[in-house]
Amino acid sequence: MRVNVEQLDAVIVEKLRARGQRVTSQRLVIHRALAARAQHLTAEQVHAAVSERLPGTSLPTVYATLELFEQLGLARRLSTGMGPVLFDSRTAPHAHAVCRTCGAVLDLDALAAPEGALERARTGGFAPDQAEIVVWGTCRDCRR
Amino acid sequence: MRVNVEQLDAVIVEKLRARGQRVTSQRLVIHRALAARAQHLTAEQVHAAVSERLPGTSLPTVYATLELFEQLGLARRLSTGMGPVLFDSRTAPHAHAVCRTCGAVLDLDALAAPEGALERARTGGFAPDQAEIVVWGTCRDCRR
DNA sequence: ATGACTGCAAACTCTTTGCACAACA
DNA sequence: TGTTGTGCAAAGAGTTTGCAGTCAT
Repeated sequence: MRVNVEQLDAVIVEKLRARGQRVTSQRLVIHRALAARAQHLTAEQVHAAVSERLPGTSLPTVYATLELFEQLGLARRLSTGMGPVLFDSRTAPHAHAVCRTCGAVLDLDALAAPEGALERARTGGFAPDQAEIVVWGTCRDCRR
Repeated sequence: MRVNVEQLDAVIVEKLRARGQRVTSQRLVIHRALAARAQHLTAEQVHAAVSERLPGTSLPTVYATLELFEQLGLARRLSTGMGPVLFDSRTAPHAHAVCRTCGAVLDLDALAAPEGALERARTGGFAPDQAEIVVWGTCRDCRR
């Protein structure tokens, strides 16, 4: 089921307006690029994808925009500690499996948030907004 | 219940011998420093602590040794994406809560591994060796 | 018109690498 | 004695910052 560009743009335009922030072509194109490609893109990969549609877009702008998207709830950041940070446009709950050998990231779909951990954090006076599960190990290809 | 230095050293000496690796004063001191302090130390912090006991120890050696410890199961790495990687000497299962504002890391003790995620990963041909839960949010101090 | 956003270049932080010397086994 | 491990210096990757100019509102 493909979401068309108009629907996609409407989502971000609304969120930007709600915060009094400007709708720029860079923001729209970065949002589309993130939604259109496979998950777990590096900032460099987003930049490359965006440059096809909007040449001249700078890497610092990509970084700033991805950070903004994180605040708007349009992207999630995944820092594996193996190379660059990955940006994930999927908002549906899911966990990640990360290969220690090649760094590949595998989605583990539809996994509920770890309620126990959220509960425990609240007890400590912490206000959680998100929980993240990362499974470390070796992927099928690297095991062979 | 304090573990004394002899017991601590015995653990690492055995692990190093088992892999045919050398027992050096740097490795012993770094191990002790990690065990003695609060959890979640940066490589810089480990370096500072180690330098008190063994002046002249270099930062590259600290990095190399911490990586070795991770392989030996003596330390865990926690990459929050907010500043430097943190090293955790605790081997007992626990999750982490990370404050988006100040980067503080709070331990959430005795939380079981997310079995669902491990199971799901295995189904995809992935061989998990560890699961990590990170709760993101705002800590008590930063909320006020 | 005015302030937010962008591009450019440069700086910065954290981590790794290359190489000669030291020291464990 | 033969490597493995260490220290030093330097490089490298990834990300952020400062500033002048542009563009959405």
